[in-house]
Amino acid sequence: MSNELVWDRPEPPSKPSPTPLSRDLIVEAAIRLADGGGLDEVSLRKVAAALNAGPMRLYGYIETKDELLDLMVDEVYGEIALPEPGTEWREALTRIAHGIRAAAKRHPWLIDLLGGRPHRGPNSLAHIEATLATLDDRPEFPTIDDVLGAVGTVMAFVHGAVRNEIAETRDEQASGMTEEQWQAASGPYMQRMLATGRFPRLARVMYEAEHTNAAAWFDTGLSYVLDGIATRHNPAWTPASSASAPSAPSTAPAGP
Amino acid sequence: MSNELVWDRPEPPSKPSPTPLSRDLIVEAAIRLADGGGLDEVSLRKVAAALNAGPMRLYGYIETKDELLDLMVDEVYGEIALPEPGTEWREALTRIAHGIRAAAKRHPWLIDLLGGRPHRGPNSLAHIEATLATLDDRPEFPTIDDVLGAVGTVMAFVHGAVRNEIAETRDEQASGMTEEQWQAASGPYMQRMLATGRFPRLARVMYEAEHTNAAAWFDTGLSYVLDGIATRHNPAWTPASSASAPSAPSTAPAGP
DNA sequence: GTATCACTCGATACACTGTATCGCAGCCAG
DNA sequence: CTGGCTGCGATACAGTGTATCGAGTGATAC
Repeated sequence: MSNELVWDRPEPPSKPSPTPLSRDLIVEAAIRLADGGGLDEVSLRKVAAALNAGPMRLYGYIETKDELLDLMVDEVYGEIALPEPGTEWREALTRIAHGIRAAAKRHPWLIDLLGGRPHRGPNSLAHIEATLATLDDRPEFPTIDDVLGAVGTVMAFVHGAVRNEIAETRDEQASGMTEEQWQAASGPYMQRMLATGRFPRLARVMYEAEHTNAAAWFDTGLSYVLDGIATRHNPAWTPASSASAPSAPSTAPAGP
Repeated sequence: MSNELVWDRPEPPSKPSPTPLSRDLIVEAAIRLADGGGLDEVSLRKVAAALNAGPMRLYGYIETKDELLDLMVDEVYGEIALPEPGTEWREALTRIAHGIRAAAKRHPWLIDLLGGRPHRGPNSLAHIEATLATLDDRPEFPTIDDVLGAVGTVMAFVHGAVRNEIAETRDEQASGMTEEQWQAASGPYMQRMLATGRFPRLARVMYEAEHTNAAAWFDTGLSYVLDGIATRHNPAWTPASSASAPSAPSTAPAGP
């Protein structure tokens, strides 16, 4: 059964036959390639070539290409700083979320790998553990299922939002330099569709929306999620007690 | 400049040379293949073979494999029922979220394509339009940016959550029939890691957590997100006024 | 110092991918 | 019936991940 993970198998000793080799070197080279030209640039042949080795030599350190990708993900998880234990939970989760977003901006291929399969590498486990720790042992989250539900929701949002953001970035620079608005881009098709009048809100989005910067958008969404969790688990909480928020309607009650 | 989309180009007339062909037939065949064996099963050769055609014939209807994938996504968007206009916004967004989740369960490959690139097909546009419509023109969401922020957050959560769920499903049936808990699965590695004591919360998750069914988990997360939006945009709202929720701590104030 | 062994490297091969090229066939206009 | 055109699809090409296995190298045993 191929249930065995990479981290189960010891790494073969680094014999400098023509050139030294190790999992770290392989993963490092693969990440460098992916950072430069996307995941397509990560082929066993290219990774091996970058290390002055034949393609088949990698199979001593890796059993499958997917394992290499798992190792890459775990490596990047290791780059993400984790909050000090004891940090207030909203603050802690916000930092983790920003850490993931920043990592995905440094390594745009990351997000394609993130949700795709469970990650069980040591750094991934440490990351999950630290994320769970932000809520565990707080009275507002008595059971591990409460913790899991809240953390899982935050992570689902973070993954979805970052994926969306990266995809848009890619699309922009693929369709030629941000094009001010993507109205003109994507050809006459969009113009024609909007002209049918069947998509009035979409038209408003494209002509009226402020296209505020992505970081602010991310923070707003994250606030929504954290607010929702806080509301459920600490009903005394009110939105006024938190910082960033979009404009509230005129019926807002302001202070307490 | 290759900005042209599939939907810009008219479809060539369906000449029944050896066998009739059309974009719909191609997309249908591709979806059937993907439903059966995952996205790996969708190769131009296999799709063409399923239609008794040579591989190159598809290029009359499609310019690139990515275009085929775009068409597949748009087709599935067309399957998703949209809420009646005028539905209360939480209800409407909940239905849309469930619609996406259900579609992704019917077509497990969908989620791999969803966040990856912007979707501009007619069904996709209609879907986005309807989603925006759930919040547009409500006094709680005065600007289109408010609408966009809220809708985007819900969608980010839905995509992330569904992707996670599908990934876990895949992993389970790949590692051999759900294995009761995945403790024993994934080899001795996990056992060893947990035995180090460095991951106490993870251990609790694996031994104590209820592993409640995925649908309930999804609803809980969705409630968090919707609650957060409601709290921000309608400060008079309290969690007691909504339905499903996880166990609140003992300090819960119950009714109004 | 020599002979043996075990091992590991990587050349070669295979089945497959998406796609460019282009000869041949069929159909339609004259 | 002939000429031109169109579009199908066989063939080809550059890649991919990976199995196989001969050769060469290092270490070990005497």
